[in-house]
Amino acid sequence: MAASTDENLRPDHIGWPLWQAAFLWKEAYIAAMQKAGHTWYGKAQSNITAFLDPKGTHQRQLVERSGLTKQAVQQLVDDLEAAGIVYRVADPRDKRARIIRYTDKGKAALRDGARIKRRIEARMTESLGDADMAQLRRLLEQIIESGCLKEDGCD
Amino acid sequence: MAASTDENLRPDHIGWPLWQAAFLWKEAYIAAMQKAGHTWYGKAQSNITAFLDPKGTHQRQLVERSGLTKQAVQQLVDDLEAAGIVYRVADPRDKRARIIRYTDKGKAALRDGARIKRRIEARMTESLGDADMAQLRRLLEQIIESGCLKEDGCD
DNA sequence: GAAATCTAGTCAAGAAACTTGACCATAATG
DNA sequence: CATTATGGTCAAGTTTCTTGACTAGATTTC
Repeated sequence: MAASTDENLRPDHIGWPLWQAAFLWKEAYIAAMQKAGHTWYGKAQSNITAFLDPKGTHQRQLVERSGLTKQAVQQLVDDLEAAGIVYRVADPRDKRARIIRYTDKGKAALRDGARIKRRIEARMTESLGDADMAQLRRLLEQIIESGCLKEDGCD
Repeated sequence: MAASTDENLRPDHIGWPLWQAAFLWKEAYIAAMQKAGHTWYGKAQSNITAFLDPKGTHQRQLVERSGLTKQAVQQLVDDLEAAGIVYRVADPRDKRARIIRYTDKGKAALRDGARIKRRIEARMTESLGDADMAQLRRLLEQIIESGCLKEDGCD
């Protein structure tokens, strides 16, 4: 999905700007990551790395957090491992499990990612101002936490 | 991607709640559409139907608006046609082109979709209040139109 | 404490949602 | 009217994710 700037066709429900803004954010972030040399990073990867705990993560946790199947998660982690971003070590507490950890290359990407996110956020703040930015965050969090988008209150 | 309600791991940049809210919105909408009997409607379909003009649309326009390739658009429209949602008629003005129109079934889905979106938005408004809802919309639109997420202001 | 069950992860195959490339008919242009 | 651009199609391949079958180790139960 992309920016359809044209149109008198633009829908009037709030889902549209919401989606549009989120989409642009993600696009900007991925583009900046690529530009920063992290060419392995794409849409699919962002769905996994977002849930990687710097202290180490089980695949199981990634499954819970991402909502993907364990097989999908495994493949994505395999790819990250092949790209040299993470590695897996045996979990001493559970011989079935393995712990996923960032490599040095992965840690560097993580730092770059944080920097890029701050920069994008700074551009947003420049446009909206501090007060509106804080308000936006507050409103979004309220929507998420209120569960008003989760009720299956359908006919 | 799903809701990872857990976590002290939650990132502090605004991209996260933005994405989360947009994701939940879309998920709620698609789930409600399915529940309303429009079982053909899914994530991929939403990327096309969002850009279908009720007055008729060229595939070319869908390509522009969606950002997908013309081949991807064609396949999605093929699917919609097979599902009986749209049909294609020759464009009298341009013998190369065809115009995509909603079938009656498609129009019914469109009406249902509008109703569902209003209902979801109503739930949000119930949670946020009229004033905050209006402001949220204003803020999102400002972000989108300011282009602050489009500048490739990268190193 | 052995049997049944559950859990973490893996392997293989396939479906869904795209992409790139080659192509044709028509339209627009110089 | 020859060239080039446009709207659409056909075919094949890639990426991303899914379902199904399985193994080794943990947990529960009796």
